[in-house]
Amino acid sequence: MAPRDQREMSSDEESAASGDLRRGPWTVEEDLLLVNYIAVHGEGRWNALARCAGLRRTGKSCRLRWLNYLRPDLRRGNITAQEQLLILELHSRWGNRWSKIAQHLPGRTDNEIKNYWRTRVQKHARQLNCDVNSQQFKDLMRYLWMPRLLERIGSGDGADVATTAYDAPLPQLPASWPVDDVELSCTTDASSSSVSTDGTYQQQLLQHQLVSPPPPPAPSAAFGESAPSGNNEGSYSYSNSSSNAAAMWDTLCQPPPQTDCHPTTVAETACSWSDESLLLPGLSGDMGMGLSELGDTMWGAGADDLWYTQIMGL
DNA sequence: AAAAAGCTCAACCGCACGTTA
DNA sequence: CTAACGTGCGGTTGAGCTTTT
Repeated sequence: MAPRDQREMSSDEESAASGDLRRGPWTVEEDLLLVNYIAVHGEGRWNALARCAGLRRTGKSCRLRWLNYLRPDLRRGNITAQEQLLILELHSRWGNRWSKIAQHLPGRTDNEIKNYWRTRVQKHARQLNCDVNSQQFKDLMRYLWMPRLLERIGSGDGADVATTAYDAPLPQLPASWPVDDVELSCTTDASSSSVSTDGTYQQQLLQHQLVSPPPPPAPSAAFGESAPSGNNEGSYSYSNSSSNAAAMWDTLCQPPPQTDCHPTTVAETACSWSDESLLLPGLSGDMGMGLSELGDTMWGAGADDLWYTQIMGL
């Protein structure tokens, strides 16, 4: 038996075993307790935090709730074209290193990126009847998806291009919490934490004066640490500005550390993109369906992937 | 209009690893 | 040095919502 298995139960596990811990969706009241406590004491020491804040939750649960939902610097809304591009590129380099990828997408959580990958990207792979890690699918991303995203970004369309109609660009959340002039339409469904999904939940908490505004960002661990700090494995920078597309191009023009069987860089591919010169190495033949069929099924008819339909002349 | 199928994403789980006492 | 504790990560689940039939 591994030493790990021999250890005694943690306080979390003891409480969980004895059944006095809450699970499932967080309530507004719980969110307030957590937010208030962190505003005053900062984050960390999650087990102790959970106890001291009066939350009948595990430390893990508190940490997750804070990092994935309550943090003031979270960016909400659908994944933009720029973000999609970064995800695709970074995943091709690092695989399922979600937290690492998330470090390069400020305001996005590893959970969010992971969900995006599983629900969107893997779905496409399934529809193509090929493995998401297969060379075929990587080629598809590299020669179809990513160039198109670059095209959109480069045309000034991409930075703010939502992948769907409701994926409008969101204003950057303030670095600190207090919000003076935010108009809110808040539903007060106290039974659920799903008050809104548009990035104003924290603001709504404030608006209802249920939570004390936190102190200004201090050089402590409490706030403002989510921005990627030292980046020793790449040169990505990121902003929501469409003018950043050029910088992203430059970055993506650099050959990845471990190249696939195709030495062509994304940028080269993008530059040579045209309807007529659409060559897709390895994409024909043994796929589950032909490219013409893909237009019908792979990206569907949603605005999300309208580009594909257009490109294929469908 | 209702039922079924599909989709999204918040939350949980187990494990690994780093830190602390 | 070691056991206990705390944290972070990737994988998975399922409730609720949306779309399709």
